[in-house]
Amino acid sequence: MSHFGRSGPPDITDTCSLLVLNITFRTTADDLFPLFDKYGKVVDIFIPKDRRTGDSRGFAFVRYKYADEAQKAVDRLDGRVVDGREITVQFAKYGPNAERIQKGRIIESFPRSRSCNPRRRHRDDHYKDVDYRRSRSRSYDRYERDRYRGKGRDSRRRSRSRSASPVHSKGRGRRRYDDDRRSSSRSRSASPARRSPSPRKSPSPRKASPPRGESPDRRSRGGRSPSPRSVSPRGESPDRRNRNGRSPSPRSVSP
DNA sequence: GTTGAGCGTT
Repeated sequence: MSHFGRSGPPDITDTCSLLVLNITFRTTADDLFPLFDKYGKVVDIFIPKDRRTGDSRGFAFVRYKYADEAQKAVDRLDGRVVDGREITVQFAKYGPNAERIQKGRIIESFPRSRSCNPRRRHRDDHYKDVDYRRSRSRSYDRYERDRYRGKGRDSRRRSRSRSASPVHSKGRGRRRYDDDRRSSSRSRSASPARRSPSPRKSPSPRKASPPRGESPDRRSRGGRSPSPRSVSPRGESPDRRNRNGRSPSPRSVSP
């Protein structure tokens, strides 16, 4: 157990936050500390955990005291295999308070709003070119892509459970998607496994879903039942009773 | 027991 994250952020005034991705779910701050501390002075290490389960989310935040050291750590630990997994080290884009600031509008329109304060202890004359390249090849690209993607909070959480084709074609995705969707539509329209469309059963949109006030809303909110139509319990099926019972008539059964 | 895009706590 490390004392990191136990007392909250110590001081983010002169610190550089690094984001470590692709780490194993079992990796803890103690495991990353020696690795990152070797390349600079680590002020704090924080690993976000799930509120419900408390498990590691798979990424950690390493706060360095100086940006140059953090840069070196990124260059050195980025791509390093830890616990059998290649980790990705990069500068943190959003700060801990970014949520408040980014509530649909950026209050701080200063470009300085970053998790890293490049404090030039030494001359910048010796800056590497790699820095320049990365600044434009990774940070910028990813930043814009992520921002435009409109990521959902539960999206990634749910995604991780379903290994949905990670990388596919580039331009073919759209076509395939359309095809898939169309197929689904047709399938539904043709009523699979049933040739009787039951025209008489035409469900009226008005009658089919009568506004029950806040009943459905409350159910959806309180519980996690994604299948509201599951109203017929499987344990007590009328069919079963019919088969077992000789007289499905309630009159016969009544004493 | 599992998983794998991403950005954070007192």
